[in-house]
Amino acid sequence: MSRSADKPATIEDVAKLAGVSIATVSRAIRTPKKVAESTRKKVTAAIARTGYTANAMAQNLRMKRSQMVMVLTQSIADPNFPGILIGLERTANERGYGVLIGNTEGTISLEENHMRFLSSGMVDGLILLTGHLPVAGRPQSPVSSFPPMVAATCPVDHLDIPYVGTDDLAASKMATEYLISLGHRKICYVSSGSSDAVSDLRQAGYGRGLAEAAGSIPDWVIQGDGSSEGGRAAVERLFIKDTLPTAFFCYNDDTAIGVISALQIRGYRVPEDFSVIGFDDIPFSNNITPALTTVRQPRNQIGEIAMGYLLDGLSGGDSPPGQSLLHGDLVVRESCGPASN
Amino acid sequence: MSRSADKPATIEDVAKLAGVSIATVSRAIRTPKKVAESTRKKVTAAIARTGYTANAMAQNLRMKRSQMVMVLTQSIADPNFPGILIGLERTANERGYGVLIGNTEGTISLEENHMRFLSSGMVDGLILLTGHLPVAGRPQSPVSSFPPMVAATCPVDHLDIPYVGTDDLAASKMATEYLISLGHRKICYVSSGSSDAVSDLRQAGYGRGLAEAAGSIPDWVIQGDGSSEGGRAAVERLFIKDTLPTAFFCYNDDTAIGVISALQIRGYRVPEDFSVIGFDDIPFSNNITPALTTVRQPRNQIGEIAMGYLLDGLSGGDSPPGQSLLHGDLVVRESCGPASN
DNA sequence: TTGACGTATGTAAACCTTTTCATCATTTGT
DNA sequence: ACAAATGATGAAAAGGTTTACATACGTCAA
Repeated sequence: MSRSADKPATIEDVAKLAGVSIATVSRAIRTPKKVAESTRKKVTAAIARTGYTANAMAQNLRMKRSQMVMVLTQSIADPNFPGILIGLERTANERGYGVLIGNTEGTISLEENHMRFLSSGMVDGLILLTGHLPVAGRPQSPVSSFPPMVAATCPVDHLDIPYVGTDDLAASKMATEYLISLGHRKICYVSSGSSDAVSDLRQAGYGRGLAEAAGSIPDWVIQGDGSSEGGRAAVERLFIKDTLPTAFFCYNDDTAIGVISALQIRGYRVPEDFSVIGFDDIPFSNNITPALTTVRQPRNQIGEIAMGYLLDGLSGGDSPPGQSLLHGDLVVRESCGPASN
Repeated sequence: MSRSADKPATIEDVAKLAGVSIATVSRAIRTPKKVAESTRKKVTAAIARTGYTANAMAQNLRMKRSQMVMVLTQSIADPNFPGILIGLERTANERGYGVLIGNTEGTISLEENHMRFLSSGMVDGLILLTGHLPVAGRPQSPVSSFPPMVAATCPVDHLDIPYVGTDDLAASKMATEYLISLGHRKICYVSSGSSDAVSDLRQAGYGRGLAEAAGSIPDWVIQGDGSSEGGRAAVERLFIKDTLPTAFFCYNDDTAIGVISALQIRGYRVPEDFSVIGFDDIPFSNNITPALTTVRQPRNQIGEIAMGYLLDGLSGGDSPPGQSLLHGDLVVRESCGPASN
C-alpha cells in the first residue's frame, strides 16, 4: 500500500490526506480519546495509506529525550557480559528503549569518546558496568552533566546511585561452606589479584565462611589475576611449597578452569585429588571436564532489574531504589568431592 | 567552568555571549576556516565558558541522519558475537557513530519490534548478523524502507548487499587437508544439522578437501545441531555402528567440545585415539583439555570491515564493495594427532 | 433565551540546529 | 577611480513533532 514516494511521509501528508490539522493527527496517535471517533478513523486510514511513521528525531527534539540508553562496559569479551546484555536489551525493548553499546577497554580515551553521547543529550540514561563514572578523576567532571545512572555487576564507589548485582558476600560464604561440608579443612582461595568491590566481597565471604565454621579453619589466599592463565600460574607457584590444600575456591570460573587445567597437567584428578569451585557459572563451565561446580550469577536477571530501575527512574521520577543484591545459586556439578587427604 | 545553570547551554547562549549570530557560532564549529580568526576566538571562549555541546537531536533532525547504526543478531549469547561486536563498535566509534543492539532471538515479534528503529529514521544503517532481512517473508516488507545494510558472518540470500565473513569453504577445505596430512582417511564431519549458507559452505569445503586428496576418500557426515550437546549425541549414535572414523571435523567449536567430551566419557583419549578439529576458535577452545585445534574466524576484523563498508556507504556514496571473504587461520593445538588405527 | 460548560479541532510556538541567501565591507584588476 | 570579485557576517527558513492556547460548536441548566 505505502505509496512509497521518494521521501517518507510526514505528519503533514497524513493531515492533508485526512483533511485535518497536524495537531489532530498527533492527538489521534498519542491521545486517541481526545479525538472524535469519526476523525480518528479518517486519520487511521490516512496513516495506513501513507505508511506514515513518526520521525523519531523530531519527536526526540521536541520532547527532550532520546528513548536511548547507553551501556558502558570495560570489556565486551567478559564472559559475563552477554548474559547481562541480554537482560538489559530485553527490558529496554519491552519498554520502547534502544540500547547503545559503549566499550571502554578500560581506557580513558574511549570513555571520553563515549561522553559525547552523554553531553549531547543522545542518551537518556546510563548503565554502568565499569564500576566507576566515565572519566572519573578528570579535573572537571561535572556530575550534573550525567544522565540518570544505574550500576550493575560492580558498584560505583562514592556515588549514590542504584546498584544491582549478585550478593557476592553471601554467595562466597555459601560456596565456602559447601566445601567445608564436604570435609575440606584446607581450602585455598585464589584471588583476583586486584582490589575492587567485587573482589573484596568474594574474598570476605570466603573468610566469613571459614570463620563461622566449627573449629578454627585458617584462611589461605593465593593470587591469581582473574584469568585462567592466572589460575594456572597460581597453582604452579603453590606446588613449590610443601603443604597443599585439598580444595580451591576461585574468584571466578576463568580462574577455576586454569586451576583445574594446572592440576590435571600435573597428573592429579579433579575432584578425586582436589576439589575446585568457581564463581559466575559462565557458559562453558558445564562443558569442561570435570564439569565445574560453581556459583551462578543471575546475569539475565541482573540486566533486567538494572534496566528496570533505570527506566523507572526516567519515567516515574519517584526516588530510585537503593540497591538489589540477588541470590547466587550454588550449581553442583562434578569438580568437588569429599576431602581425601 | 561550565556555569551549569539548570538547562544545558544552547547555541544561542554561546552566540549571545560571544556577541555574534548563531549562524556564526555554527560555522565556527563546523567550518572554522569560514570565520575570521578574531571571531573564532571569541566563539571558542564563549563555548568554553558555557560548556556548550551541540544538541544531537536538533542536529540529527536538521541533517536527516542519526549517527547511529543498528546491529541485528539472532543471539547475543552466540560465542562468536562478542568478538564481532568489538570490531563493529571499535570502528563505529572511531568514525563518530553509535552502535545500537538488536537481539532477535530468531523470533518475528522481536524483529518487528526493532523495525521501529528503522522506519522512524532512528538509525542510519544496519548490520545484519541474522542471515535475513528483518521480518522477511512478511506480506509487505517494502525493501525501500530499509536503510543501507551490510551482512556479516552469514550472507543474506536473494539480496544484493555487501557481505563480509570468513571464507568458510577454503577454511574447511584447509582443515580437512590438515587431517589428511596427519594420515587420517576415515574423517567424519559433524554437521550443524541445518542448511544455511554457512553450514553448506563448511560442509562443501570438507567435501572438496576429501575429493581433491590423493586416493579416493569417501565422505562421511553425521548430524549435530551446532551445540556441544548435539556433538555429544552425534558421537553416541555413531558408536552403535561397527566402524568408526579416526578423526572428526566439526561444524563449530561447540560441537567439537561435545564430541571430545563424549569420546572422553567413553574412555578414549584425544588426540591419541581420535583427532578432533573444530571451527571458530571461540575463546574457550584454548581452555579445554586437550586444547582444541580449530580454524580461527577473524571476528574483530569481520566486525571492523563490515562496519567500514557500511559507513563508507553512508558517507561516500560510491558503489559499495561486493563481498569480502577473510582468511581463517588454522590454529594447531592439541586435539589432533597422527592417525593411529 | 442565555450563560456556562464540555468537546473537538485548529493555530502557532517551541524544541535547536544547519544552511541558503542577502548584505555589507574590503580588496583586486584594469 | 570604478567594476568586480572576495570574504565575513546576519537574517531567516527548514527540518517534523508536540502542546498550550484559542476558537467554534453543541448541550444542558436555569
